[in-house]
Amino acid sequence: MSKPNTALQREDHGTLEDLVGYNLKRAYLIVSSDFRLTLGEEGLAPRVFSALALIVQFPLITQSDLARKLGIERSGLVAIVDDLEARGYVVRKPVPNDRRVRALAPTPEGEVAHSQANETVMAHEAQLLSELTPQETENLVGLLKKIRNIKR
Amino acid sequence: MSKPNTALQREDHGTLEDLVGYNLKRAYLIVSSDFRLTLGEEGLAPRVFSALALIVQFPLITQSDLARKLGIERSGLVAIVDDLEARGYVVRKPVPNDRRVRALAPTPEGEVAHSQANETVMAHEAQLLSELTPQETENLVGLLKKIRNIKR
DNA sequence: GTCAAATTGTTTCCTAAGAAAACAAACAAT
DNA sequence: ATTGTTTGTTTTCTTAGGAAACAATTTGAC
Repeated sequence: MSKPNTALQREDHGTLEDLVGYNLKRAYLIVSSDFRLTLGEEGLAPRVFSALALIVQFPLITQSDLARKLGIERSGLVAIVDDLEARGYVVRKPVPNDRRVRALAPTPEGEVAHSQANETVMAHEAQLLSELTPQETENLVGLLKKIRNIKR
Repeated sequence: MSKPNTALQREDHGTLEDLVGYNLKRAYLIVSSDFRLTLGEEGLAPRVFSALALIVQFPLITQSDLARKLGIERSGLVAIVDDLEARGYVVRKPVPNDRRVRALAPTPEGEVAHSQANETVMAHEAQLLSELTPQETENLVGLLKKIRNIKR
């Protein structure tokens, strides 16, 4: 059981400290700020990184499909794809049968940039979370995915 | 154990899907949007609720101390306390020995509002997370606290 | 085949949340 | 008494996302 914190230990039932939402937010802020430090000022923003990762994983994905997969609005995706296109990491390709749709494909530079960023991010996250055992991290991700899969 | 998702199962090592940061963000968005629905349009915003909870728990806490405890900047706390004061839930009291400091105290209405909001929030969160067993929820909170306690 | 309805990418505007920098008032220390 | 620090505050900036509207296009009903 390691060494728990010595301070706010008593009076911990029904308080802020055991609200999942509160702890999620605090933990998210820590991890995301570390992410930004990792990729630096000019580096990919978290959501841009996520989009690139999915475009590499699912080449020729549609903007609508990507927005759905990211859980954001189509309108919000525009700026993200603009960013990636400006960096030369992604191109919007016309689709033969449907002239409304733009298929997103990574450029070679995009693939390289992604795999480099991915390495960096994974390594830094592992190091940030080195207080957690691999089992704990895996467990955590599993629980978070369970929350993500809640149907509301 | 249990029924995992059937879709994106293969190719899941080193991808976006097992990044803690990504899952944290997605899960946080779900829980915090549920929070807002729970307390409604006119209800306390998440951060305002958190502040009120701590003021009730630590009456006469200083604004600086509260900001520290919340993990935000002093400047950001001003609007939160303004909000609580406008609702009549909190008062800024002068402190005898130090005229810079404002001690935050809940009003009787503030105490009532807090305990009502707290009940509501706890109940809705429990219901939202009903897919998780109590052990899983407890486990999750423990892991999130571990992240919160990382010294960087 | 035509016309209404839906879809796609996009623009514009709005909100929430927090950070950073500066400032006056007050305090502490030497 | 001057210097430096702390407290609350204001102002400005950044990040992230949602909602509504729109033109271009496609689909579906009939």
